[in-house]
Amino acid sequence: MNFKRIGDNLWEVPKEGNMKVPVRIVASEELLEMMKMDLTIHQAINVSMLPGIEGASFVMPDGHQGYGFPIGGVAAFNMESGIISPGGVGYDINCGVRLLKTDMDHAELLGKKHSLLVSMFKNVPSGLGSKGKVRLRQGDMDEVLEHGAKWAVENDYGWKEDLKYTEEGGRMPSDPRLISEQAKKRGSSQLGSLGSGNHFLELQYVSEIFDERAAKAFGLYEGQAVVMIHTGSRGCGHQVCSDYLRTMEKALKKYELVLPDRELACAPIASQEGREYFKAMSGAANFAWANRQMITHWTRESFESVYGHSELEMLYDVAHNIAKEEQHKGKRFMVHRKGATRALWKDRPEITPDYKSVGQPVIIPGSMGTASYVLCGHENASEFFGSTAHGAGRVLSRSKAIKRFRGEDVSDDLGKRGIDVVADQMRTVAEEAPEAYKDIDKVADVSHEVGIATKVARLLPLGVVKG
DNA sequence: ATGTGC
Repeated sequence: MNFKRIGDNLWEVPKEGNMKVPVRIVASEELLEMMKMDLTIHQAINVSMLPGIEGASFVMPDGHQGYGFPIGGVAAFNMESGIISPGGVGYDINCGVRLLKTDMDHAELLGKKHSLLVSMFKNVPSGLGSKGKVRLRQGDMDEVLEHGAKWAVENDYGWKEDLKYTEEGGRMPSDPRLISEQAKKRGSSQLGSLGSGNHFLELQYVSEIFDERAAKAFGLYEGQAVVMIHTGSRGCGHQVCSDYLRTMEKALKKYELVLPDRELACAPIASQEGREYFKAMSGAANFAWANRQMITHWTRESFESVYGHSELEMLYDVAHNIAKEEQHKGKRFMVHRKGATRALWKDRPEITPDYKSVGQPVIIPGSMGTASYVLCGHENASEFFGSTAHGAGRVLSRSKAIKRFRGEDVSDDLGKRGIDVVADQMRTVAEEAPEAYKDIDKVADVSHEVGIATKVARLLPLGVVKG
């Protein structure tokens, strides 16, 4: 493959053959080598052949192979000639993270840390197939799909201010009638649950500040205890993705779309199928925002019951798997981010006035037992449609990780390092062993050095609740 | 990621 180095941490596969744009990869030499080990680059090249793609088919530093599109992929499509694709968003629609700030120093929290984790584990249903503890009434699910985090707040799960610190205010326009009964059924019993895989609820503390000015604007300081929530739209988003992949596969002929890979199934943005998927996807995204909002509420209740007070304010809530209509350089695009984080710079209208003078908080979770980062969107990201990485990214598949590690050993090792693990299944702990992931510090460094989102704070784990 | 499959 023809790789051209175009910057310190920037590579290009030039446009040739059926490619409509080049592939651009944000990575160090080492991270690029990891991407060459699977189909990441091959998939990014396939994406560059899709109708209406503009700029480039991008791969972020944590890129790895996914369904059709690479994870860590960003692709922006012209609103007139472009397509929208469920594979460009992923199965876990609006998988994302939010960070809650405590008013406690981490030393203050340590004494009752284990009780707190156990309380959070009890308060937030977790694990594969886990069911929420809320019984939705007839019609409630449609309200969730339509109003997202706003529904949750109106039903006393959290504070009105939380919405201000959530992308899109925790709600995108949707139409519940475009979401199948099956997706609604799977979702309604799971609302307010963590799920499995890499999803977690983690107690962390700010171990290092890199940018005092941004940290101050974000309300972060060294030693501060924080809570990170990582989950998505559960079976609801999964079902929406499956449903519309099938719809779009059927529609390929109708729109005379010839694709390099069936997994890229898509439809023109302006077509009925395209518009319906976008609205259904938005409904599943709303479900995920409501989900994280409810988990926020129960986390606050856990703090309340263990420490007698809870002042958990939100830093921000970011989506990692989503398509959004956005303006870039005076034009509107359907920006697909799959395993990528929006990273908007200061003065962009999407950002809450509280952060407008510095830029959007970008929250990047590490793997279990490793650091996480808060970064700040920078104007350099305009070359990447306002995007950066979303996490460490796997190096070992789940199946390989299970063969190589025992959950009990992983948990013991973390325990020795002062990180408590409370998990539904030890199998998941093995799947999520830190060694199965890339080095988050290196991913954050590349984002920082390229200047697309710059480092504000490094967070270290104290304890984790796993599915 | 996922009622861990067509």
